[in-house]
Amino acid sequence: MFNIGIRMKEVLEKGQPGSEITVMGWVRTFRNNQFIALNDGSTNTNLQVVAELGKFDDSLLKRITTGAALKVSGKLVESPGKGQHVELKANTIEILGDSDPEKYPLQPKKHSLEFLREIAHLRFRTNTFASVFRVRNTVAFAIHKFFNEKGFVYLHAPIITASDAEGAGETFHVTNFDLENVPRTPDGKVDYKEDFFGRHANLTVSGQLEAELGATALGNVYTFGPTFRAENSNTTRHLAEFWMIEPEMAFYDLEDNMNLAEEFIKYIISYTLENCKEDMAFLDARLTDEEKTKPQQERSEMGLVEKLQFVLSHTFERVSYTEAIDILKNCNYNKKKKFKYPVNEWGIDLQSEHERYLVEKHFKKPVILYNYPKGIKAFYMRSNEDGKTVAAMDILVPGIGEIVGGSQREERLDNLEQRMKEMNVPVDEMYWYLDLRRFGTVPHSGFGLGFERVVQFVTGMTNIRDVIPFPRYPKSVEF
RNA sequence: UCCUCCUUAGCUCAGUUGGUUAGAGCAUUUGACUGUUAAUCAAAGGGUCGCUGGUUCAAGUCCAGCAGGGGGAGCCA
Repeated sequence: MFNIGIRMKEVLEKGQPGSEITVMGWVRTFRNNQFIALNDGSTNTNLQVVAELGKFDDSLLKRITTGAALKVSGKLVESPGKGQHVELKANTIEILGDSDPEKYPLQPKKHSLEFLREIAHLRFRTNTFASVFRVRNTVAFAIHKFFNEKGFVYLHAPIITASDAEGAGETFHVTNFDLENVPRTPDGKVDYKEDFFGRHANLTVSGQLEAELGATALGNVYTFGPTFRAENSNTTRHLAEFWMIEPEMAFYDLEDNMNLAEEFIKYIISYTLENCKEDMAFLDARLTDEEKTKPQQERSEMGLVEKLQFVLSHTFERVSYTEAIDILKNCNYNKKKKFKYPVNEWGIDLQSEHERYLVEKHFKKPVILYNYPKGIKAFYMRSNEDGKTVAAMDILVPGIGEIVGGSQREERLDNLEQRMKEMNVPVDEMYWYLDLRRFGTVPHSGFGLGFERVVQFVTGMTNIRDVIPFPRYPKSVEF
C-alpha cells in the first residue's frame, strides 16, 4: 500500500505547527536552492517546502525541477517568511518522478490560453485550469444536488440513437462498416441492414425525446450526459462534444418551466460561490487582470463574483418575443442602423447582436425570451392559442448568449402530427414519441442547459474550449 | 462554411522606406549569493523568421497559394 499523504488544502487551512506530515505533489518553482513551492492540485496555494542548506545532496537538489513529483516528509512549522503562515521543514525528500527542465513546457510565468490549449494534457497543472476544473466539478455536483433534492430521477439517455429527426443539428454516424468496402444494395445505396444495428445509427444530439418518455411515467426526470454535433462550428461557444442537462417535467406549463430554470441557474451559481470561494476569487482576479489589456470601452462594469451576485439578487427579465421585437425595432441602435441585421418585422429570427443588445445594453441582466414565432422553432413545441407562436423559451445571459433553450411540449396528438408533417419529420419512424400522446398524454415541459456554457458563465472563461478537459471541435481530437 | 487579424528562440514579443552577422525579457545551462515568494547578480548556449512559389542585385520585411491559430458571424446548447 502506498503511504498516502495529507492533502495540501487541509495542511494550509488547519495544519498544526509542530506536527509531522507527509505530502506529495508537483514542483511549481524551486527558489534560492532552498524553497520548493509544491502543489498537489487540492488548491492553488502552494505549500512551501524548506530544504535547509547543507542537509541534502546536491545531486538530489539538482533533480528538484519545475514539474517534478516529490514526496516530502518533515515537520510543519510557522513560517518566518512572508507569504505563508506555515511551511514544511523537510526531513526526507523523495523524487517520485523527474521532469527534464529543458523539455518541460510550463514555466513559472504567465502563459497564454492559446498556448496552453496546445498542451491540454499539461494545462491542468496551471492555476487557471486547476481552478476551472475544480469549479466545473462543483457545478456538476450542484446540478445533481439540485435535482436530487427536488425528487427528480436522473435518467441516462442513450448515446447511440437511430433518430436524427429532431433537426437539432448534423449528427456523427455510428457504424461498424469497413469504410473502404461498404456493403451496397443492388441499386448502389449503402446497405445499412448489414451494419451493426441493422439500420443507420448516430451519436445523440439531444436526450430530450427520451427524457419525455421518462417524465410521463416517473414525473420529473433529468439527463446529464455527453452530446454530439457534427456542425462545422468554429466559435468560442460551440463544441462537437459537449455535456448537456435536460430536465423534463410532467404537468409543468411554460411558466412552471421558466420558474424552474431560473431557480436552477441561481442555485448552481450560489452553490458554487459558497463552495469554491478560493477558486472563484482566483478566477475573479484573473479576469480583472485580463480585462486590463482591453480598451476601457470593452471592459465589463462588474467583476466576476460581483456579476454573479448581481444575477442572484435580481429576477430574470421575462419578455415575450413580440415585446422584444418592439424594443429592438424602436431602439436608437436600430434607428441609427447600427445593427448588421436591421429589425423591421415580426417573425425574424433574432441574431446574436440583437440578443446581446437586449441582455447587455437594454436590460443589463439575464433575460428569458418566450413565445417565439412557430416558424423559427422546433416541431415538438406547443402551439399557442394565437396560432402564430409556440410556448418556447430561451434564457440569455451577458457574455455568453443562449444558455438555456426549452419549451412546453405539444401534448395534443393531432396538433403534433400536423406540425411534424408541415416540417417534414417522419411520423411513422417516430411512433414511439407519438405514443406518449396516444396513451395518457399530459401537459409537460423541459429545457436543455449547455453545461460548458454554464461553466463559462461561472468561471468567466471566454472560450468554451477552456472549460472542458479535452475539447473536440473541427480538426481537433488531440489528447 | 464566411469575414477579419495573426504566425520571428522553449514562452511572450520587438524588428525602421526591402540592405551586411535577426534582437529583448522570461525559461534553460554554468558560476556566485543564500529566508526566498514568478528570488537576485554574472556569463553562455539556443533561430530553415509557419510551408511552397514568385517579384528583386538583395526578402523576416513586398505579392500569391496552402497550413495552423485568434476574434467575429452563421448553426445552436
